[in-house]
Amino acid sequence: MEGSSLRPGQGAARAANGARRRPPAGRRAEVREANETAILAAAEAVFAEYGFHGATTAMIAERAGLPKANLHYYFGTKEALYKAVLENILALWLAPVRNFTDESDPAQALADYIALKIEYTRTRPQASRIFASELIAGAPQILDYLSHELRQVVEEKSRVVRRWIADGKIGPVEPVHLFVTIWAMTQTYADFAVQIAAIQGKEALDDGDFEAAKRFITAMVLKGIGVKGAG
Amino acid sequence: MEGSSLRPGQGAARAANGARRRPPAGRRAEVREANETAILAAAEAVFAEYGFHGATTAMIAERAGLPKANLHYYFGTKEALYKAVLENILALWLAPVRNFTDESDPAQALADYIALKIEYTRTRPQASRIFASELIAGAPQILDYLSHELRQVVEEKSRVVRRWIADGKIGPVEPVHLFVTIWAMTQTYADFAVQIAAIQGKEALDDGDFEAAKRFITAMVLKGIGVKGAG
DNA sequence: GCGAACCTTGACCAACTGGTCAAGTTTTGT
DNA sequence: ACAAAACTTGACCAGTTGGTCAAGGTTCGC
Repeated sequence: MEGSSLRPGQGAARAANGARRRPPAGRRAEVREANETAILAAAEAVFAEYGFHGATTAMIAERAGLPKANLHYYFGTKEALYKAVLENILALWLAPVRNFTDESDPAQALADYIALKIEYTRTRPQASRIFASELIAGAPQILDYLSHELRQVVEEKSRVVRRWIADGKIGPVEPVHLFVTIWAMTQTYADFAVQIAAIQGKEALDDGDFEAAKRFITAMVLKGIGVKGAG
Repeated sequence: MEGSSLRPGQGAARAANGARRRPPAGRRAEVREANETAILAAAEAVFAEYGFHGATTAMIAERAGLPKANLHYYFGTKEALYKAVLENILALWLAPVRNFTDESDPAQALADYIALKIEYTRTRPQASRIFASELIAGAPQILDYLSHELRQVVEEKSRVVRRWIADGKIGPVEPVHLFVTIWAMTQTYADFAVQIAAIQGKEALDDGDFEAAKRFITAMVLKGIGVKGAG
């Protein structure tokens, strides 16, 4: 019963990696990719707005412009679709930390990192919110990822920070808390944007808010952890 | 049809304010208070773990040790119960900002505020998560509160900060961003605790983590915004 | 050209959920 | 003591939702 020739299920898991531009691809593959992309985009929007439980596959399908049965053909279950969305988000989330290397200058590296994080927050607030909801719920889907891949990356980057400290380039701080608070400060402008807007009497944040946030956070962090030759 | 003598509905809205210890109170009132408290506590736990949509009134009732119908008798609808829980949380959330006055010394006031926020985060992580979820969802239930009560408080406290700046007690910073980032940094230790634990190879955060967080945040903020006579 | 694989979709369904209700029990005021 | 008000609760229900399915269309490999 499982060995049938049908091919539903995990389809778009592949769309998560960088394997874009395959060979010309027949019409079939083209349509498949277009549909998967449409569904993933719709799912991101709906999951961000209503949360996993609040979202319905009917909403997502409608937003993607496809029948609900079609969505289930591509992704199987709501949960599988949610996982596919999360995978894309995790890749996005982790990208900025890459240019955080031994050689880099603390002031520059931190400023760049904060700038990238704020940019992520500004351009992909929905992604940020889905990630946040997942964490608040206890990370049922990504706990494994957090305690392995992410943990490893953090440890690696922590070593960079400790080197900076040893070299007297910054004051003595616990690297993990530095990372955690940078994530928190930047992401708050996506996740809790309504609150920040509301207390300013605005309906939504604008580019100026993000620019000011970036400046404020950068200045406070650089000065706060004693980066030499900053602020 | 509405003028019946029954008395279901908004019951516990009152439990939110500080009107504890009423006169001896008959058995009736006693039971009512006990039940409302049990339901609110159960609701807080369940809403925090599953979110508004993921939570069911049956779960909450079971956790409270009461039949579901009884829960609906006291609070009417799931949404009304949720609002009651939120009201309690808002009061908790806002309390720490109170001792933020003109006369206070910046270093002391900020350190105290951060300490209280971290304490809230440590002792009431569920409350923090519910509040966070509500904001991520766009604050459908509390937008009004945010743009009036909270906004007013923030403006009032912003004046205090601007006074400090004018008096040369701290560097020039935008008060709103200062508050927002303090909220973000402290709350992240409740809302995203799984993540912080995971990257450290732990199952959960312990008191030491909160202590370290408090120290780190306090040090970075005080130094970062140039509080005279600090770090 | 043709059969097999793949895709599309309206109709359908079982499970769950918030909420109701009526019948009964307990407490309260007088 | 007794009636009115308040509380309790098992049974019930209508609406919603994730997911299935069968029948029909389209594309692909050869």
